[in-house]
Amino acid sequence: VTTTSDDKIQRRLDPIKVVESALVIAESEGLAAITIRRLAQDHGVTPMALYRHFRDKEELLDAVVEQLLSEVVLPEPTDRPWHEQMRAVLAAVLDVFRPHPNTAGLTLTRILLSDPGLALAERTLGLLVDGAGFPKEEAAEIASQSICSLITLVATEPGAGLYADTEAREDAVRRKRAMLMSVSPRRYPHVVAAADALSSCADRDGYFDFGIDLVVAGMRGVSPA
Amino acid sequence: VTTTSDDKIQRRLDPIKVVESALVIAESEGLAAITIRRLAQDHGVTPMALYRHFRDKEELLDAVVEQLLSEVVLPEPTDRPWHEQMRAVLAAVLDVFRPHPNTAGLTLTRILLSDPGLALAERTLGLLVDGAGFPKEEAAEIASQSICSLITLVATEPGAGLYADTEAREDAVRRKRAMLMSVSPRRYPHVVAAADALSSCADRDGYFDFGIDLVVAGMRGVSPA
DNA sequence: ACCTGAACACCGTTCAAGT
DNA sequence: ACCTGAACACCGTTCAAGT
Repeated sequence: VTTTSDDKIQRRLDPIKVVESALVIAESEGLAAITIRRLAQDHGVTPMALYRHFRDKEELLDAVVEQLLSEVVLPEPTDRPWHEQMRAVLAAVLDVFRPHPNTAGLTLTRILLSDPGLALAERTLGLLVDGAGFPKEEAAEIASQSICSLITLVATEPGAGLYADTEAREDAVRRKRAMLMSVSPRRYPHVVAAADALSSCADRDGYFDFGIDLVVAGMRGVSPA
Repeated sequence: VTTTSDDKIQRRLDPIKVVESALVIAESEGLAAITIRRLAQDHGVTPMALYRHFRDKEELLDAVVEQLLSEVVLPEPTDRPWHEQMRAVLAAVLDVFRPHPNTAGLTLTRILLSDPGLALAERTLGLLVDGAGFPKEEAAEIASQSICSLITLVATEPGAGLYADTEAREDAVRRKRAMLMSVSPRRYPHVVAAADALSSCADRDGYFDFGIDLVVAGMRGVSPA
């Protein structure tokens, strides 16, 4: 008995909706909350029903990453310098990943498994090889290391992660800062001095902009030009 | 009945040995194989015995990371340029992490939780602030992003990860390369061209050296000097 | 202080069966 | 083709009890 209404109980399971709710769950309750059984329940179905659409949990997580990467809107190629275009590509990636600090890490080992990931890799490699003149081996390493850098930037943003509410997050940040301030200033003077920056993030946009600066500066620094 | 021999069955549980075997298990069977119950069994003890030494699994993993970081031998400070010393520090980190691709990722969110991690952060910040002249906020971000970059370099090394034997690993690398070669060369020409570099690692030492080059080049590129 | 035993509330996954 | 039911072999963790 199929229904066209949006009842919670459906005869037909939509794998795309499963993936979408996995994304929502991960950001609101953490990566560990992505569970075959939980997803099945939310979609009014038996856990085993999911196995008709995903070979196993690994494949479901692959699909989550693909969904995320598919939201990246690559900027159109221009005739501006390669490093300016690279900056725009990396910014486009950050735009998508920033709202998903919990799921971002899944991407580290799954970029090349999906079409949108290949498109991102292709574009990055193109700028590095045709634009900057890197040999393809170096371009491959630079491309993956750079994307991974941005991902960890999102995943390790001070004050990111999972908290019940804003107050809980501010509390955790305060605790972390207090911990860093309470460390021996004789042994760790710079850590104490930088306790603020290490525990929170005064300017979030600035944090990510500087992250891109650092990555692009690295590319230019080792470029053959 | 305590025994001084190295029987598997001991009355007294050594938390350090538990952490050490967790490290061994993770590298031989994957991160998911680190299990309270498994560790308890290996040490001839009830699962609940571990809770006398670790508040929960999270704290055990913190200890695993601390154990790993404690093996880092920071090079003595010299009067050479800051970027050369930085290179030496990062190389020292890589020396320790390279044999532990499966556990490396645990470090991403745990560096500042342990003493050896603080020592590493202190040293890195010192070179960036006193050596390169960065303001402490920028130094903090550069330091964490750089360490994270190295960690993901280890964790995502092509051909790294978990395989039954050398043959299984070579098989996986071949499959991955075949997958990348079989992609549309019209849509993804650079990916196809770089399939080799993206799926395996011709020169592992060169791979890691270049990774350090890239990170240090980024630091120098954004440095105020 | 340190460990045990039993139990609770979960997991992913296989297999056979239903429609 | 797609979903269900029951079962298997696991998890982390709490609580009360032992020595």
